[in-house]
Amino acid sequence: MKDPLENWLEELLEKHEGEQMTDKQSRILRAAVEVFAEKGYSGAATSEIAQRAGVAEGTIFRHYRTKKDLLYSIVAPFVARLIEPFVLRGLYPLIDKPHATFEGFVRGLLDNRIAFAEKNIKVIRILLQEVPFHPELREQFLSKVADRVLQKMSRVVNHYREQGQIVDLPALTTIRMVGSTLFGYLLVRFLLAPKEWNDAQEREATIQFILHGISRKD
Amino acid sequence: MKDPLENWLEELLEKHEGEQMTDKQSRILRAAVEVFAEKGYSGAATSEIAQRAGVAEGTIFRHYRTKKDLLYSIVAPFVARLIEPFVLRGLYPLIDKPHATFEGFVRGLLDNRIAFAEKNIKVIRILLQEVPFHPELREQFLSKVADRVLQKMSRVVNHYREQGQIVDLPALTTIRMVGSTLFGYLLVRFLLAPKEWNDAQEREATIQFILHGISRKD
DNA sequence: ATAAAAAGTGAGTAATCACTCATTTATTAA
DNA sequence: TTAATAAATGAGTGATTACTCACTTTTTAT
Repeated sequence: MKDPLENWLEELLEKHEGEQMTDKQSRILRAAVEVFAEKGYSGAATSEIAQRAGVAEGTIFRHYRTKKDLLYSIVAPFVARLIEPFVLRGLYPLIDKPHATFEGFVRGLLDNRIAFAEKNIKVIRILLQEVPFHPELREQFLSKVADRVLQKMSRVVNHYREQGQIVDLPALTTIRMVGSTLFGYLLVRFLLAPKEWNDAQEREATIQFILHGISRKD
Repeated sequence: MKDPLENWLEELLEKHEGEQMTDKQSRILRAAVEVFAEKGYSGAATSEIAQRAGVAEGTIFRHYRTKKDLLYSIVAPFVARLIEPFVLRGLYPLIDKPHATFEGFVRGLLDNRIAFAEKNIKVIRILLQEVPFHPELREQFLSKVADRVLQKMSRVVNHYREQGQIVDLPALTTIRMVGSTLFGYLLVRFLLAPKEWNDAQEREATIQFILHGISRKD
């Protein structure tokens, strides 16, 4: 793997099943990530995954009972474990020891999410592509992410609201709008990837937009 | 079709090829929209589309040379024609005769996009699902939507900026952030569809967020 | 060194896929 | 009514699919 940022895969490979994993098994996982990301679950053939991994097709089914098992072995840990400890682990410092200012919190959040997106683009892509077609994934995603993250976030947002730093709105509404803005930033930067992109400037504008909106106050 | 809002399909059915369309042909299109939306392109079997349409499988291929042709006959007109005249047609009143205030413009834009999303959820869903796997679609989408819409929008945004109503930022940055917020609103409302949703309140909060951000000015 | 267990193989299988085509049914024109 | 044209059919086709299994190779334990 040339991309040094994709350490999530390494973590997955090491921790998988608690036991160690053979060379071929890890190549299957890497190839599966590639093909699923390129063609989607339905469009991905196990024969192609085997070919790219340089193993016999039967080897895949020695380790994963079905093709769906293979998908889940990639995505489920990402949802259940990477989102839970890894994602939230990154957020805990922000949540448990909140910055004095809401602005500081948002800046930290932005840095944090950028780093996370950089490391995990491929799985995020697979997840976004497959979630519409797999209700189980959607359910797990929503119960893990939505419930846990939203709950934590609500506490943080309420904290700043009680301090009078941010406007008086339901926490979920606030989270939706800050989230939309961050999500839009990440989407444009990583998936649309426009040619002209002054990142420092875009980041600062995003922060200022969240804080003060777009209308001129004079 | 029970849903009276889905008039885009009627328009597609009537205008298709300029010629009139047989009963079976329109039932094929309706069924195809259903199945593509549910299972995605790769996961949708032509046999199932035929079954749901109540026609023989051969009939599908009498009208559409390939399965991909069938997908395009649904999606391409939406991109090329519905986005162009229908989407932009809806925007033209906003663009050509801009409101006196930026706030009025944003309010109009929000109403406009909500109405559009309500009428076209299914195709939007198909488009969002398939765009990652079909470079031609992506290209067409970007060249039609991105280029045309962004160009028009930039003019509007620059207009308000020159009037001093909004902050001094590149038009594309402004559009990204307003767009993110609107997109987030639509996504949460139509795709996540939370149980508790006071729409009037959420709309107003969204407008205020775009205008003034989230920090308290006292 | 040897036996047992685990990992890996690839030809084979039934099911399903998109698509074809000879034939039948419905529509139109005279 | 009849001939010509178009629409619709569904059994059939080869290709591809996910998956199996009898077998070989490699690793581990003694």
